[in-house]
Amino acid sequence: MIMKYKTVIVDDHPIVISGISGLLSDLENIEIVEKFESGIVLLDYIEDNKVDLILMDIFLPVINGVDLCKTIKQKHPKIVIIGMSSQSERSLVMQFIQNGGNGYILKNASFDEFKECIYKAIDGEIVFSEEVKTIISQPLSEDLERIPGLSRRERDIALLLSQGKSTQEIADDLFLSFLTVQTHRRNILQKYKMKNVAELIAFLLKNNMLN
Amino acid sequence: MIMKYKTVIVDDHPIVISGISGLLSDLENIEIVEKFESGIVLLDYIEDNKVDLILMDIFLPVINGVDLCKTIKQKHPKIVIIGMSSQSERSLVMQFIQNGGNGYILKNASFDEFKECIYKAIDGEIVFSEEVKTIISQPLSEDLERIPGLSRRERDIALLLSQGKSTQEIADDLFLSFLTVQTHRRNILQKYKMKNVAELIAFLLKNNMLN
DNA sequence: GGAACAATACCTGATAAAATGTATTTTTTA
DNA sequence: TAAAAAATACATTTTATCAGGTATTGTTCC
Repeated sequence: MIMKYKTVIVDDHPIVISGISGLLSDLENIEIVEKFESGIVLLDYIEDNKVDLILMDIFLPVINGVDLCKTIKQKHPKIVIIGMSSQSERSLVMQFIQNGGNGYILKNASFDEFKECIYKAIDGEIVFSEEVKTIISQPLSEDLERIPGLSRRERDIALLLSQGKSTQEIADDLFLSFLTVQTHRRNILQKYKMKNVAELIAFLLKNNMLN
Repeated sequence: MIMKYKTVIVDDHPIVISGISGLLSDLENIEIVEKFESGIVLLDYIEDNKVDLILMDIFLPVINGVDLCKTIKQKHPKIVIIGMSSQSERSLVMQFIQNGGNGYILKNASFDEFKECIYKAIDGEIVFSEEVKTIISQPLSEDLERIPGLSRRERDIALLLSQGKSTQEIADDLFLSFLTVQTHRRNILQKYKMKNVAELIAFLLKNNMLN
């Protein structure tokens, strides 16, 4: 008896579900056991049934693919999850992988790509379809845009701000005057045209400018 | 004439440089053209010399591997960069890839792993050594720790806070009373025991709880 | 149908941050 | 070595946040 990988497809477009199941039907060791149009139903299903592989759309109603992946991986880390979408955005792919995804395929990928990605993913690889690889490995200049960096002192202060410290606490930590810290704060906010510290921290973290 | 990939190794441990160059010396189409112990020197070098592949330690003095990779990729997106370290941490690997890295290898990887990763990376793949793959694809429960989530309204408000909006602006945006927004703010801060909004935003972003 | 949670709203005092203007010293770099 | 950038510091006014307590009305889930 051949062991088949029990596979589930989740996509809110029936036409896509049918397309993918057609593509996968001639893969020998893949057995499509279910097809869902919503993540919530999937969550119920995997509680009661063995699943080895999930192919899921990233843009789903109610619960999005990233959160869905995260939720599943918490309880079932062994399930291999491959994300799919029509268009791809760098940060989205990374977020998906960061939340436990085992790979990411663009829906315009060829049958061969699908096949190869799925086999490799089952084998423990982290897989990406061709176009996704290009997107990831050749980041557009906008992704790595040159933003004028923080000076060393500004960085120190921004880091402490992100830890919830007040101006006075930062001054004490760094053995500076309250007024000096106040000036640095202002300079940082002005440099990036941020309205307040909350927006600043969000900006810095999203651009990997802290740590 | 065989085209060889001009390769540079960057590591602040001479012993590691020698080890890796030993490993790579019998790869046919890899030519080690330089070895550096610091990222700054590397940056100068690539301005004047053709480089195809860089193997770099992540923990470098002065400038760390992630920033170094980012800086290089901005100007030279075609250069393939593989990160290396002795121990691996999930978030660090992801950060490296997010900043343009083409792969990540743990230094305890076998020669075969090194070889395979390097060839695949040159071929356009995003590569990870075995142990890294395991770390990424089977996230520890702590990585996906279940933090009590934000309610829908709290999420709306947190998102607007991360955009630098004030309580009054949020109230206007969501057609709520100023006082209601104030209550939500307080509830969110209390839920995660955060001192202020700056710390909260940092926390939420680091745990992928916004977006 | 009742408990638990979520969303809404109000009040107030203390504290902190933001906006604005200025200025000196030190360090880096062209 | 001169110019530029960074770090330091002071003073004040206005505005916003934080922390405390309280309460009503929907929702959602056993």
